[in-house]
Amino acid sequence: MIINKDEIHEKISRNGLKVTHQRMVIYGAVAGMTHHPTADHIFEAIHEENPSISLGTVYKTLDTFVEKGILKKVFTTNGQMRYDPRTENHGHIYCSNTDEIIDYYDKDLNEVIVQFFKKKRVNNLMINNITLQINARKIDPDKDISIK
Amino acid sequence: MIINKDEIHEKISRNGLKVTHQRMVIYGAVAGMTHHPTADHIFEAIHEENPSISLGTVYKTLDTFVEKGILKKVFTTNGQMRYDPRTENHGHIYCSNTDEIIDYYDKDLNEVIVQFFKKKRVNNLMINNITLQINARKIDPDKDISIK
DNA sequence: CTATTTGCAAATAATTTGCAGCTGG
DNA sequence: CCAGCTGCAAATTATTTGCAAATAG
Repeated sequence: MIINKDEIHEKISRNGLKVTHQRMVIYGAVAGMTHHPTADHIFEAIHEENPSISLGTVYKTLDTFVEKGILKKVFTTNGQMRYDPRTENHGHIYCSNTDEIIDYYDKDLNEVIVQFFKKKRVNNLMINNITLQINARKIDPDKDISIK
Repeated sequence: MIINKDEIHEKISRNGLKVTHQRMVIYGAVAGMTHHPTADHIFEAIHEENPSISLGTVYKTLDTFVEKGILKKVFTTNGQMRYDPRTENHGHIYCSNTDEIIDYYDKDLNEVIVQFFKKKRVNNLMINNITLQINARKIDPDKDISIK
């Protein structure tokens, strides 16, 4: 997810937040990582260049971003929170052997699922979105995956 | 998920575990709850009848069950582990306003998804299973939902 | 009998909180 | 200016660990 400083600036201020150095750096780090980092991953990634930004601020900033819809939390099974800079509806591939979480989205499949639920009689429930969760393992952990 | 003592006994011993009172009670509690409890929920549910079973034992037992495949961990976004007695492939409805996690499975829809991936060229990835995650809110939090 | 399991208490890991000082708009 | 942020350190919460005593098979 390539995003430049102006876009980050705009994203933060559009949501009524003050544009601070910390927020710029933290958002930039999350957007630059592909595998959905934890708060600690982000802290480590930015710490060398920005030793004054504290872990507490990373947590608070991530929280604020989630609250404003700038980031989303990722579903996990190990009680560690991970963050996603892609806020549009999309699924995830969980690689059990590498601990990576990889984005996955297919327009056609999504359409099929949406149509499926349109035909259903859904009672007392307002569906917000539906995503896929693909549990898998990489065959060669050092190489990338692809689905075509 | 109604399950009797003999079945629990069998489920535990079949997996090479010793059948203890604690394990019987803990499994029975998880199976009896529909909304995917946390370790603490389980502890509270059993504590009155079984004051000698400690929270530590609940944690260890749940871990052991997950390791043996008797229970599954549920994906969450708040860093709290929740457990699922249904080990077959199925999806979840996350009710944001009630914090409930409700099972959902549709055979036909599952078949469509499986067929979709059969047609794909998947590289360097071995897919284990695919589930749906439905993010939603209950309209009346006190009533049940249904999808027909 | 003996390898496992349990209970207890202490330890750890992840996250949150309180508050004084700083800063963006 | 001053409401909203940040850094720091202490607090909290969920979970794990170590170990001696108990117990299933």
